Amino acid sequence: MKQKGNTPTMKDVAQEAGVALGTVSKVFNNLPVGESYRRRVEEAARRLGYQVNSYARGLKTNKTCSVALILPDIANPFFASLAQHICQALAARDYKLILALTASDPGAEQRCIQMVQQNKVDGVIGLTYHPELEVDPRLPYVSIDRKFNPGTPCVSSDNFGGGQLAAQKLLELGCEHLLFLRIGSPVPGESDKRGDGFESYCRQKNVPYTVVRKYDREGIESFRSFLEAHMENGRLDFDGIFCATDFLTCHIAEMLADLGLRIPEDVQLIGFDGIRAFATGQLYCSTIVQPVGRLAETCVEILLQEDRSNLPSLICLPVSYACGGTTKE
Amino acid sequence: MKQKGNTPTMKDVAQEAGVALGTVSKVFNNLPVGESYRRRVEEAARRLGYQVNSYARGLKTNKTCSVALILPDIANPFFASLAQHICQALAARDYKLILALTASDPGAEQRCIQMVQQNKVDGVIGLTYHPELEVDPRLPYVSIDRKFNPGTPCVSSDNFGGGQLAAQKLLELGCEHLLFLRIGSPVPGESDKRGDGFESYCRQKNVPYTVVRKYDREGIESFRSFLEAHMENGRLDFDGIFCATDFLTCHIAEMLADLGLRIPEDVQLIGFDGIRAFATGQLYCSTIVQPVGRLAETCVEILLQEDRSNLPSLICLPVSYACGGTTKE
DNA sequence: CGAAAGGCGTGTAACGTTTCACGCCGCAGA
DNA sequence: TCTGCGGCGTGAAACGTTACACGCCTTTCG
Repeated sequence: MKQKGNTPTMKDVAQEAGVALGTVSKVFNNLPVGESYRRRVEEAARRLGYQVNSYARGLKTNKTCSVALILPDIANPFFASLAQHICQALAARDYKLILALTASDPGAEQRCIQMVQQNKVDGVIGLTYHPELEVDPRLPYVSIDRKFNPGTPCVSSDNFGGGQLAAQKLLELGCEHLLFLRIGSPVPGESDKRGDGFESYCRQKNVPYTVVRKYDREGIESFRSFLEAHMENGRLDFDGIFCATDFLTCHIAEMLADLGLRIPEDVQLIGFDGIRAFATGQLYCSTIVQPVGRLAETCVEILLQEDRSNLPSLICLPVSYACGGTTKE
Repeated sequence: MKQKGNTPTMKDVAQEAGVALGTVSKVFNNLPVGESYRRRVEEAARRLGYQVNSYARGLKTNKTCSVALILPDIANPFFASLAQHICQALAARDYKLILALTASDPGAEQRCIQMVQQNKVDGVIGLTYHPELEVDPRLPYVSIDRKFNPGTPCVSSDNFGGGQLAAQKLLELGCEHLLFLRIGSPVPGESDKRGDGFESYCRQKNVPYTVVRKYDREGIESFRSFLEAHMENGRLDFDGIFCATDFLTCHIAEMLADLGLRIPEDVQLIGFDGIRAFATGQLYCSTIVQPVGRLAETCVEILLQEDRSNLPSLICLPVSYACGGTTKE
């Protein structure tokens, strides 16, 4: 005799409704079934509290309706917001989200890939740094901010355009001595183009500029000595700074304040990302805002596209400027 | 003939290694197998790039090594941090995380429960508001901050103690006219005890206090008129305010500033949660800090406990006070 | 009125694992 | 040398679905 505690299966429903197994299956897959049969099955299912077993279904159909999201972390509000929007976009399509965090560690990234492959996800959205991540080419993959081989689509903000926009804004707001600050992993990604766009605009306008780049995230403090070295009579050699991230901007702003400089009167700062404080919703700084919602929606859309023969290899989404108090406007 | 593109199965590995199917299974489950057999199988698996199909395994064993986390959202940094820690605690145990977001909507919460039941997760960690969520009692469930029936364990911070601590601190810092502000869903949860603790401490010390409670999150602005009504000659009737969340504290602080009051000189504020700004890591306000890491670890530990016969019905984790600039110390 | 066609319920064979009964072989004890 | 036992490899059944071939019954048209 069946255990009382076992969760009911289609077989149980079929027996309860007095129909064949195949009929029950058809009901739950919305295939043509006579109306009276359908009702009988649905009622029997309700009586028994039947729930589809998606593991059995996934095994049979090779479709799991699940997507994995691989992120460095979600303490970073930009990533958190991205995850939030992706989760919603997936839920709207009846997909579920498997979340994997890597702390930017290449080993962890590779383990995540292995995990999701074993879990037969229908696709992966990944924001990774491993230079040569090994992923089964049959697994639909959308990369955020990093180009792999041309076959796997990469979705990113228009970093180049954002860099240009930052330079343009600073110049419009009266800056004459521009500085670009960048920090981050040595792995080349799309976000490098922020600096390229910035430089390109400056060159085009014949405006001199300086670039300082640090590779180790901990070395953020080393910018302090750089700034100190460029102080003269209580004035900084630069009056407009573009930082590659809002994160960096916040730290630089603090350093500048420590040096006795007023923002935005003495120096104007523009960041990149568009992170907002939770409670008040305010920007931490003037910034180039990434369209997080569209980023998320685009990833999901491309990932779940039926026809996977003609995928774009790179999609750039438009960014915008927003004043957050570290510029004059 | 087998399709070239199909992912290899145990059968393929068995054939490649020249052993029986059962032997391959034993190798991957670390059951006793002769050393030479083991090597043959492992090599064959490597050659073929074999990966366990966790759907087949899950179907057979009724164990999926996955846990669902149901949260209102992860834009709230407190939830994000919680999710982050839970994800790590699960990964350390080789479990994967299915993330479901509800926007605090009871309907969405119920749908999430249904989804996770169909996905045969091994357990659920839920932070929900639905007053009578229907969840299969056989499904291991740990609730955060809300008591269901006594059978399902609830993990929360020591809200009562935190409320007491807030009152104690405000009094120690010289406050004489205390106010408690609260906003939130009408569903009773553990976090209601913040106010209880606060009131209890005040009564015990014979200190008069005022309580204002609003139920709708949008009504946060209604506190403004309350504060205005309690202004007299540029001074507020209260000099110490305990807000039920950091979120609320930030908004109240802004309103007070609008009224021309200095913080902490004129009014001192204490919040609850311990949210930190991303870039700088600073607290938004003085606050009672919830032990997010321990909260997460505890949830996972209890959820994955082998022996589920003697589960605690409520676990309170200790909180601490931290100055974040809205108190004198 | 009869035959062909089409709609739909039925039963069964997979999907890729785990698990268990079975049997082989080698070894130890008498 | 013979019996018994234990270790371990083998093959098949089962997990809960889906999908397909099959055949019944009704309908329609000449």
